[in-house]
Amino acid sequence: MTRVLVVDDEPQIVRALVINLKARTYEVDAAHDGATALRLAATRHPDVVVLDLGLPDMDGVEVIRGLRGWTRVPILVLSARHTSDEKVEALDAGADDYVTKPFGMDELLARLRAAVRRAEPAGDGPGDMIVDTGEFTVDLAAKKVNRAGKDVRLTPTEWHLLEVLVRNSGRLVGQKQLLQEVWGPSYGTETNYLRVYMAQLRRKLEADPSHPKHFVTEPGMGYRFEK
Amino acid sequence: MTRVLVVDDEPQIVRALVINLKARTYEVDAAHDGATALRLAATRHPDVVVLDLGLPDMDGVEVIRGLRGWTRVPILVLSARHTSDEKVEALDAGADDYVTKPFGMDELLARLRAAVRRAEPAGDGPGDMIVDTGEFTVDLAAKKVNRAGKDVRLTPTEWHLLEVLVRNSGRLVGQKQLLQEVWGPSYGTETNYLRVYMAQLRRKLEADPSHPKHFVTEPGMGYRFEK
DNA sequence: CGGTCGCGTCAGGGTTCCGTCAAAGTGCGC
DNA sequence: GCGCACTTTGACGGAACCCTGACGCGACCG
Repeated sequence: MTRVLVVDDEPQIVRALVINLKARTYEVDAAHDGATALRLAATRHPDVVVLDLGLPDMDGVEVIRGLRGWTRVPILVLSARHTSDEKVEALDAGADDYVTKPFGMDELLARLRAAVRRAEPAGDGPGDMIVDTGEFTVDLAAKKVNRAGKDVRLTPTEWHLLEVLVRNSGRLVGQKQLLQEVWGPSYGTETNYLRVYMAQLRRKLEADPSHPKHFVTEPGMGYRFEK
Repeated sequence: MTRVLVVDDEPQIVRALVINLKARTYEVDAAHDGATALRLAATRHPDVVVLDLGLPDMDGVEVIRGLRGWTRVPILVLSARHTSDEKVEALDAGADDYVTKPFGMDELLARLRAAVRRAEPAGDGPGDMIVDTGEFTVDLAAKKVNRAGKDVRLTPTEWHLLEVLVRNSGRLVGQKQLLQEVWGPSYGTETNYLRVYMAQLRRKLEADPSHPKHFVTEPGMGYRFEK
């Protein structure tokens, strides 16, 4: 299900959005200020953010920057300001779309659908989403891992970590980036998490967990998934 | 360079767009009807399409569908119609953004940048930033070095040093600059670090480490990386 | 010819980083 | 409110890495 994070300090707007979104079977989180928004974005990992620029605690553009520092989640900006400069600034800071208040709910929902659709993975055939190492297969679309004909059971964190690595298959992923993508932007230094969960992934997927062939450690830099 | 396809039947709008886009070093193709637009999109593979919905030969939404049948290129719709239904229809047909005429050029360009930025890192397959010397290859994006078909393992400092040299490929890099970029601004004189790590790079990458062909020493000045 | 300077090489020691395990803390469903 | 699965912490041994000093060599110069 698609998860939406709504950020606005006007309760009636939040209410209207939440009602309309839930009616269309979106999962909705709501925040009324920038700090809460950033925290929720980190913990809940929404598929799209609807962000009002006029927040009580910080400039909306700062929220955009705070998000763009670690995620590419689509950001749809709401604002009462119509000036061109405001729009340009928000868009160049990393926003994906800009809607001025008052807005039509139909239009907003259509723009939301467009933003979500765009962010969906490119490969529409089922074949593209499956990575095969010979020892095990990872189905990114179905969120399933198969080894020796049997499905491997992964915890949410394990899966999230595996997903980031597989999506960057062959590339080195820095430990800071891994931590921030899996645990959130404030977890840039807890490298012990990585050690623990990497060990679990290897125990579940590698033929010889103490001599990993697919989850390679690059000391001091990060980890790399190799087919 | 980014290539833009502009589709509009009003010559003055096309002219204004073409002038503004070219001034910002975009490459621009223009079409004045839907059929031409589809043909140009197929032959020229634009990075983004700016599409007016009011075309003489066919409905703009049909153009969107025609494009979406085979490409995910960002489509930015221009239209004189303000009704919500029109916007929803275009967006749900596959458009990425919808701007109503008259529009501000700054805003349009910002939305264009946003659309292009979003689509850019889509091609994350085998990286493009690969430098090949014949003896070994350096993949800057994946942080990977390959020699004789096997991956070479580099320590963080080794990699960092290599990266600075490769990014200045063919140019002389002063030892002070190297030291400061790799070890930090306060390390301007510890040239022995350079000697040690340069030796390690050569041992790992050069065919004959004592007679380096790619990591050239310029006595008294610095080092140079040569393809 | 002796001295100096810059560079390449090598190996040891201190330090950081990683894998592993176990236990405590947390949240969720029954 | 209890049990279970998952996550978070802490500690420890071992491996990898970075720094350091010493030595040899060749170039250059007095």
